[in-house]
Amino acid sequence: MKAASVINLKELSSCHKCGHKDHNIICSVSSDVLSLLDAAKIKSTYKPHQTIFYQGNDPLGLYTVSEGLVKLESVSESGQAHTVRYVGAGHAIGYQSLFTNEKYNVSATTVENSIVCFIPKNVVMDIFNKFPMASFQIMKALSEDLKLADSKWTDQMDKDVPQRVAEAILYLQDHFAHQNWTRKEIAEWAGTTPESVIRTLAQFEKSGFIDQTEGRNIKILNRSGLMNK
Amino acid sequence: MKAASVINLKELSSCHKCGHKDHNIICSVSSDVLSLLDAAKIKSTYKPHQTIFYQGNDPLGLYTVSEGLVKLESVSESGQAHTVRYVGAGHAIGYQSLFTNEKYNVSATTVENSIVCFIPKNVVMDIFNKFPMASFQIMKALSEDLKLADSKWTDQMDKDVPQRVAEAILYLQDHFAHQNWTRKEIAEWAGTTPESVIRTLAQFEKSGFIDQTEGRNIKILNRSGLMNK
DNA sequence: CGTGTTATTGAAGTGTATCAAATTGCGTGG
DNA sequence: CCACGCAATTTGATACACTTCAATAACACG
Repeated sequence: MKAASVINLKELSSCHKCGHKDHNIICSVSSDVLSLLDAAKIKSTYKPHQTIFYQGNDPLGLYTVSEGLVKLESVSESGQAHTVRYVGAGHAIGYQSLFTNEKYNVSATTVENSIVCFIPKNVVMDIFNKFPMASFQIMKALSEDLKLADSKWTDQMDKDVPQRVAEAILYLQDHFAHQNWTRKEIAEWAGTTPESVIRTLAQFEKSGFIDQTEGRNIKILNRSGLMNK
Repeated sequence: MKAASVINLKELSSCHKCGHKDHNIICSVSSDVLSLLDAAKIKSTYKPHQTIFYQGNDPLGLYTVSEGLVKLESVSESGQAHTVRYVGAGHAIGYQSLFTNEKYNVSATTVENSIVCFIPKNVVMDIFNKFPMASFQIMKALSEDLKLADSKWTDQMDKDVPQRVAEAILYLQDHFAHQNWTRKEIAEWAGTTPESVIRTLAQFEKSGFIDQTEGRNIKILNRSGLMNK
């Protein structure tokens, strides 16, 4: 009876039952992968604002976000925190440092309640060797991250704070609509200060682009207005 | 006689004779790869400031820099040019867009006389399928690029112009010493204007960190002084 | 030797960070 | 469910680093 329930639990948390098995970057490669993962993965639950790994840690494997939302952030010597990327359910984190033999250059913390699976490095490498498609998936993810990073940097240079804040709220709402983003979080994503975000949002509201009467929630009224400045 | 000389030329330009065959990201995977590449590659020579591919073009394959120096730059709507990366001999370009089915988000132009090999997409994919090591190499390169891009963005935010210019001249000299960088090139790398670069360099000279009496060449006198501001 | 590019210097304007203080809102525990 | 306390938000004033524009000087190149 006891053994049966244990088996049952294992069944329930099996990768074969996971809602993301057909979409996740590595799980979707082949059903044969799932069995390998099942034997090796470690599933953990996190509350909001808990840290999965720290900037400077040695990478031990790959993480996939099963539920929730994870923020990758870099903290500079001056203590300034910058949000590098947000990673939602079905996507992976920590793959960047797997291949460079360097320490993580970002920290990963949860934004909301999250479930994260850990896959040890040797298992990941084994999968790459057996399934070339897995490599393509990772290369695609890395390429997309790189594109985002490059464009974020060039945008930074050309665009002023209002433009960056406009893009930030559009991006954050489009990708993670359910979140009620704080002004600080928007600032760390847009590369500015909370005060500047607030002043900018007030300006947007005056222009009729947004509405922020209900709590901290931002309702977008005029997308093209925002995009054009 | 005629045929012999053709064969000879082919021999000379063979990947098996290339000085980078043991170091290049893809050529070094296996000697078997070299034969595949030899049959497919297209070798081109470029003068300074010629363009290899343009931002917005469709990616057709992979390029490796055999000799010279290539700049990846992104030009924004406002016409501002930003240098995303410099790529020296032995390294590859254009791999980022191979996996995303998107157009190039940067342009690649030569800085000096350069020789560049082009490898068609289907050949690259074939190599990835046959040699898993090739994928690891690309993943490593993508990871390193991503790390550089991420850190460049966060640095941008925290550091002021003097710090960025200091890092720029150190980086550019360390990696591509033979180049006599123009103030504009330094500015596009550091994310500022030529005027600000000039004023900053004058300040550095006054502080005894550098010497710029001989032409446009910058001689670094005090590395740690530069790094600490 | 001229012509276009790069470098330099100056003056002026401004966007944005910073600091400080007041207010609101929210979560937590009583 | 209310009250408390802390965090998030808001507003204002100030300062300044940096860009921008303009004009000149030095240089490289054909």
